[in-house]
Amino acid sequence: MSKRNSVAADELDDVSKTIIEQLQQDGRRSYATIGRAVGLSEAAVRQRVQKLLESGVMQIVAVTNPLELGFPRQAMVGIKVEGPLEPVAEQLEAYDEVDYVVIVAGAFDLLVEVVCESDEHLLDILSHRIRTIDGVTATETFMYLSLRKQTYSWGVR
Amino acid sequence: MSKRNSVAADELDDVSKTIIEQLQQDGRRSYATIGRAVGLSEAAVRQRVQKLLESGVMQIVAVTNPLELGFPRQAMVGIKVEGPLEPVAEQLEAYDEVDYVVIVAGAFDLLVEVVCESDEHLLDILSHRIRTIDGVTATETFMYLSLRKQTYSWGVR
DNA sequence: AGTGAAACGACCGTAGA
DNA sequence: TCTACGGTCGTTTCACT
Repeated sequence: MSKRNSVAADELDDVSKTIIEQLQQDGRRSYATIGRAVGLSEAAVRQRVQKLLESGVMQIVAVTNPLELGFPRQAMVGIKVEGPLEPVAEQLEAYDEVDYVVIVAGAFDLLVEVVCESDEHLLDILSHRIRTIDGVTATETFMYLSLRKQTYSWGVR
Repeated sequence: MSKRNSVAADELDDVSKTIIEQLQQDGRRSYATIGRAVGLSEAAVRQRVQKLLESGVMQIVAVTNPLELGFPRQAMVGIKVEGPLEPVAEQLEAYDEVDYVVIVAGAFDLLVEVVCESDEHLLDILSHRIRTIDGVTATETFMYLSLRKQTYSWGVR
């Protein structure tokens, strides 16, 4: 392999970018259909897609909608920590209700997104699962009122 | 149609949940393969998947990795607003570099995630595109240091 | 990296329990 | 909502460039 780490955006030619765009619209679009759109054979498209998947540039997955699945309460929780951050992050990652964990620089040390069934469920997670973690000194909760935009299409369009 | 709004989680039977799980692992897994796993015909799986897609419970898409695409700077920006929130949200949604916009209750009114190429790029967005929007009174930026967990699999497992 | 061709498997529409 | 089935189309492998 030529590169271990990140692929500069300009290493992707227009053909690969178009392929990604097509799959962002419909992850099951056939290689043959995409091939017609980009002027390449089906096999060529398939090889490019496989590379994009193997290199981690892209993944093709089902994304579910929590609102439609009976998990209507979402919140972002900012967390302040004393001591090392990674052990706290690890414990947060383990919770199913926590779908997003990021270590940040700023007034918080960690941001986590929580998805749950009800206010009681959220309170339980916050109070008994987050605030009891060793090193957590403070939390601040931002209840979601309206999710306005959520894009999975970084950097292409 | 029997229901207009959200589908309770328990309205999805175990078969549909398993189908979703399979597609969360690989969005291109064939209906026939999934059918073998759940003990259903290919056509039955296809019909269920179509329903899940049409009803908005699930989508199958390519998800790209910003780090691998030359967009290594990410930040969450908390925004305080005076006056109505929706017009501000709308303007934020229009920016390509903003991939996530949510109206929240708490110390901020809006949370937006920004994906960009460099610190200069981030500064430009923050200073000239976010802080110039009418009604924005304050922002607070949380630079991403390490994205630790990001799940698209809400509510099933 | 790409093409083309042949065998195979998946997908789609339709009919019917 | 599911199965069954036939026609069509997509995918896979391989030899070649």
